[in-house]
Amino acid sequence: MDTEDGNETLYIQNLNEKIKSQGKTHIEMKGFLYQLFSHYGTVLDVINQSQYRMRGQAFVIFDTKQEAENAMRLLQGYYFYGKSMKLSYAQHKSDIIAKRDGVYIERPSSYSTEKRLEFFNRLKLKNSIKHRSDLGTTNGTFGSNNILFLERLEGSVSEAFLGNIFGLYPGFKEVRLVSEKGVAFVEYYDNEEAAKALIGLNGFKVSPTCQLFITYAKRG
DNA sequence: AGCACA
Repeated sequence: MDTEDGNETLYIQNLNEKIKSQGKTHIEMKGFLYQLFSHYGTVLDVINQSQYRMRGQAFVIFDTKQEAENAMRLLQGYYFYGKSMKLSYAQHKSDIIAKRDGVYIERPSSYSTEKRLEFFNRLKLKNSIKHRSDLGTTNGTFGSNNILFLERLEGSVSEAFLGNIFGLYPGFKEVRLVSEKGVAFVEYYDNEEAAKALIGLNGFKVSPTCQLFITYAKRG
């Protein structure tokens, strides 16, 4: 979803998993791939893991999409250590590229399903912010309160999770969840920032069955 | 078949 027109990174399948040699094959393979692909551009890294799920596959990260495109065209089906390589673009940007482009989002180290969901939602959110920013969003005229009121929250929505989402909007101060009631208060440092978060996040799906319903908190 | 990055 984050790459419509190619990718700096190529995803390689059908690599020979057992090259006859002394060392660990995936480490050797990394070097072989590096050498081969370097003929077609600057290779920033080769990722080639040994776990079962990743066997026979690798990622070759080029500096530019053009280089990757070129390499893919010229090496598609290339016979390499007895097997023909299958090349395609990686589905996602590689971390090094994302960092270079200032678009990297910290990846959780332990991959519990909750963390995964959180990470995924952050990505979706990033996209929606990008799209909405074209619409001109707010101009301060409707910053009626610096505290937002969320209701109809599911029990599975945690305070930390809300913090992650609303924290992506500048000016975020804190979130207070009243989980028994399924409501929360999200506070920003000023009205305008709160308004932007409201506009950007109202209706945002936090789970398949729950979307954010946001209004301004009543003034106390 | 299988899309990772510490």
